[in-house]
Amino acid sequence: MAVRIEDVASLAGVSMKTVSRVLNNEPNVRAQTREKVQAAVAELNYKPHPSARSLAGHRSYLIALLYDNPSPSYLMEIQSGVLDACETHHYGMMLRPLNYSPASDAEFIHTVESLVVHGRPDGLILTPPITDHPTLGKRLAELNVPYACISPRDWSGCIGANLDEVHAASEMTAHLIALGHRRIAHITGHPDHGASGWRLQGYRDALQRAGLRFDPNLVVAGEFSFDSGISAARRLLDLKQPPTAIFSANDDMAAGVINAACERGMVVPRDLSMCGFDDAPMSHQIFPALTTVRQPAREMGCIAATQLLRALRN
Amino acid sequence: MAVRIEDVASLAGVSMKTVSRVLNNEPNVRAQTREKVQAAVAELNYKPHPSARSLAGHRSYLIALLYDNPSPSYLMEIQSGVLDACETHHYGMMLRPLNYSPASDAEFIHTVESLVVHGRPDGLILTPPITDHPTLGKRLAELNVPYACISPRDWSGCIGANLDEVHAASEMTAHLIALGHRRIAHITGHPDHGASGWRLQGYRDALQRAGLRFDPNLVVAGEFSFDSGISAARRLLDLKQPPTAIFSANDDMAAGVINAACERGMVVPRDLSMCGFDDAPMSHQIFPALTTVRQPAREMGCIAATQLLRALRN
DNA sequence: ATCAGCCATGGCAGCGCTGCCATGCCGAGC
DNA sequence: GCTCGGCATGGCAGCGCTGCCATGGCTGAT
Repeated sequence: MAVRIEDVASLAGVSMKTVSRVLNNEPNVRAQTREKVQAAVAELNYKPHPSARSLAGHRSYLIALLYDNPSPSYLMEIQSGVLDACETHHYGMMLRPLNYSPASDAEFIHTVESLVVHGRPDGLILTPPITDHPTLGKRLAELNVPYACISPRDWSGCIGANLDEVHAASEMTAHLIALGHRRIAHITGHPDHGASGWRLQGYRDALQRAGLRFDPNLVVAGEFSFDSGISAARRLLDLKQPPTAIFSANDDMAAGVINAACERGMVVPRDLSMCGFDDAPMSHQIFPALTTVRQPAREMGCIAATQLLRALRN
Repeated sequence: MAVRIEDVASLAGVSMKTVSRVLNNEPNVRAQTREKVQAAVAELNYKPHPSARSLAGHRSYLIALLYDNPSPSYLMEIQSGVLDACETHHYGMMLRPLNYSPASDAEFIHTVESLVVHGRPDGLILTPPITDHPTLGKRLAELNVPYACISPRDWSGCIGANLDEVHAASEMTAHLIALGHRRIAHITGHPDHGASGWRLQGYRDALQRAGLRFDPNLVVAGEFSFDSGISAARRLLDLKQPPTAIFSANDDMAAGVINAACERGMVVPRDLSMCGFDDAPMSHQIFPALTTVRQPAREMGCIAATQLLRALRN
């Protein structure tokens, strides 16, 4: 049942060490020998024992995905992408839900350090909003743990993946302008997320490009949650001159707005045009379906993991 | 940086082996010695090296979560629960997305076998609909791999967690009856899921208990997807005598029904009462919010994992 | 007093692999 | 012809732990 490297070696007529070299893509193996070994590996359906590899090789062949994000659909997408990349590189993925609040910052950092020391991942993948933690990146660099970021606020000097959110948000706003709207409101995201700033910036860019005046009264603060969308909507709809369209920084809040509007008997999109950001599954399930910006989360997870794994090979 | 069992042993003044015994909760250690060791472990903040433990101990300290379920919110909940249980038992969790279709059954079984042989998890957790696979359980028993099931169709002779779905569905239907409805329709779930049968059964039970006639025309087949909810709704609303309430076997389909109803200008719940099953986050975000049955997925994940881990200790 | 039997503990091989170093071969340069 | 360097390969220790067996002390029955 359990095939070991020794079995492969004797079948291929080489030493264990040569098999190991082939498996790890090391140089200095004759092409012919390499093929012989690969044939033996295939014949025996051999895969190296992860623990033995890890123990002898001084690495875990594991990367950890750190998250603190309330959106299950976003996380599952990221996860699938990371898992895909891991599969092709024969790595494993460990999951690490985290709770960050500025109040317990020291504890947060300690949790991550303990993960690094005890779980021994070879690298980390940070997802928003953890990417935007003020000091985590520095600490990880000190600990000498490679990491990749997905959509960090500041991606200078850090590998990973990100979407041009400013551009995407500006396109979405331009879409509303093209529909003829002139009073377009924006509900911002949680202030700790880098994405909130970008999406606001995209909104402002589009207004400016269209020659529309930026009206601070039409921008209200949300927190990315459904409930914060509801309160933001109430404030906007109570204005003396309410907006005819609202661009919400994510879909959850957009759903909140639609709820609030429906409660007042308004009909979307006749009385109010609405759009969101994220392409959450829910955005297609509410009525009317939301116009939204697709975040290619799965692809981003895959790209970030691939970059991290490449960096690990250094 | 790296604390080893040897360091703990010398600090506690005992042998490595005794430390190992304490860490693994083995018997035959004096209480006093145990405490000394535990103090040393705490002082050095020692955690055993997973790979070394696994290599020497002939097990991976890993359980695998197998899934093939389109609902990210359900999966994330299960995952969190399993992760919680793993944490307290110092186990790791590996994730295994799968694709099952009856057409590629042999391939499916082969994928699982390969996971078991190469990933070497100590046990598996099966989630619906994989739990309801006709032969997987038998094969796993042959391979001697312990597994736990979450909401399996048939839980005789299998550990895990499940909800009394028949009862829950009957309560939900009874709720609609209590509101005065007499023509209550049901949209069933995907036929391959055990849950579909139970929820239908609960619906029938409640009708019978209330002395209402079961009308086959009011039961239409869905597949748990949003789109299947839309088509089912169209069929029901086109009936000569359409229902005044619909109990959908899950929330996604219920959202589809609400969409279809809104498109026809119907107002929910004035013109149609609607309820679902799952307590998906989306169910609170659509308008009007759905009445739905909460599935304690996280708790079930935790219970199933705990049971599996207990069985692993045998 | 003697000894079986149990308990607490220690010693050590070895899990399956890789890192490091040794070896042997071949061709180029003198 | 001899040396030297580089390539292909092998040998072996050892990663950090646990399984197995040995050991020695203590208890209670004889």
